[in-house]
Amino acid sequence: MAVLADPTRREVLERLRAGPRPVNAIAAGLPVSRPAVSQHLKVLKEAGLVEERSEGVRRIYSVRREGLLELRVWLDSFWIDALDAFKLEAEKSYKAKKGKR
Amino acid sequence: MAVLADPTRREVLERLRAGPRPVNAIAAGLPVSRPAVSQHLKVLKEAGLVEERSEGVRRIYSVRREGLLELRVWLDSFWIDALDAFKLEAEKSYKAKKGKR
DNA sequence: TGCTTCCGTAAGCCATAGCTTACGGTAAGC
DNA sequence: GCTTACCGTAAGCTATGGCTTACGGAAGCA
Repeated sequence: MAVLADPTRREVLERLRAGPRPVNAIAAGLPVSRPAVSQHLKVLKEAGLVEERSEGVRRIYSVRREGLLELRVWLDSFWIDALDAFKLEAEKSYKAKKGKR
Repeated sequence: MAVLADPTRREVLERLRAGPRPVNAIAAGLPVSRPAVSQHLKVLKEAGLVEERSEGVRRIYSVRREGLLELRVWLDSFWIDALDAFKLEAEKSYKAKKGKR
């Protein structure tokens, strides 16, 4: 969750969505230096959102589908709980008002 | 998005899901001080995830349904884009392989 | 064997987030 | 009016995250 908090990191992810890319290509155009991107990639990799493959001297990074899905599931449960709780609460207060009348 | 990054803030939100509560009740049991909770509530309020109502000397906070939904929509679009892009990429590489044969 | 490109990592800097303590303001009860 | 329970805000500290520069290792190419 904290992984998605940083805008630069989200931007890196965005660029990766268009397909696998070497670090160079990802960093090009970004307002931060290449090492910074490397560091972000490391975090993303540890979070399981990205995977790395060597191709000669290059490291090709790509989005990791399973990681995305896991995150999706996590977020969804967070959600459903939240909305359900809200619904319950709403009903409760409704009944309370109703009872008062 | 950054709003959900902090664990304490998520915890505050969790407690609020069970229904509206005064600051005191929210802070009770949390490992941080009451003013810290106040500060988190301020952030949550500015993010539109929570709303505040005065009741005598107490401030009752509750989850704001619309805020939750907005966040939901935002997250969903992030998602759909991500998975779609992944799918496209997968198909592309598949066709590439197929073409090579 | 050099030279060059690509990249990860270490070291250090700096801004910011989150926390605490301290204070002040407001409502309720006496 | 005085006190007491709530709570927000200001000030200050500290840890941490993100960045940069600098370095070094690995692979291709002359």
